Amino acid sequence: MPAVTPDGKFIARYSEKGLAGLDFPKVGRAFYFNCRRRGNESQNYLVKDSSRRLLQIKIRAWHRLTEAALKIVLAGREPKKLPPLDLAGTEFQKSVWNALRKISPGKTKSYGEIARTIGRPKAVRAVGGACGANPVPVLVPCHRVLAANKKLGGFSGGLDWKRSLLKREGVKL
DNA sequence: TCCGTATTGAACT
DNA sequence: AGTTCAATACGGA
Repeated sequence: MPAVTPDGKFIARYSEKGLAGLDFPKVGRAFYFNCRRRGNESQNYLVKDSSRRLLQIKIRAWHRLTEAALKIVLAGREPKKLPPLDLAGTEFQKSVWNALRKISPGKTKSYGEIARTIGRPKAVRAVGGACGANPVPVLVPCHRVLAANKKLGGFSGGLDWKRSLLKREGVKL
């Protein structure tokens, strides 16, 4: 589902539990293929169909939250409300992503600090790996993780995005 | 099991 | 201020 922002159309994916993925706008033309499924022909699927309807309704509500939160973070501020997140990953990755969510706008942490806060002080590089695997960038603020020398490190969406997001939050490098 | 990694800190120029 | 290097945990193949 496209989430329209001043920076372009992000693509959001939802599971039955919540927001499961977010992609940066494609450079150049952003194509959106609407994946709406064909309605079912038979009444045999009434139950299934109606629960799916219900899910669609929930997803639309989540999506409004996603789009609103996205705009706020892109403006360098902290969203009051996020949609429920359904982040697929290993326990290690989830604990990293969880730690990321505690970094507020304008603040940064190093890969090493994250490693310490999750109680794995030596898993420094693995933290980098987990950041790169973050399915929901921006809302799970992996851009606020820098290398120990206060230098940029990397970013899955491209370093320009990372620089830009940090600048909007007032972070100086 | 092996390989790459969005690291780190120390020891060197 | 830059370069090299080893130690290192994890995930994917």
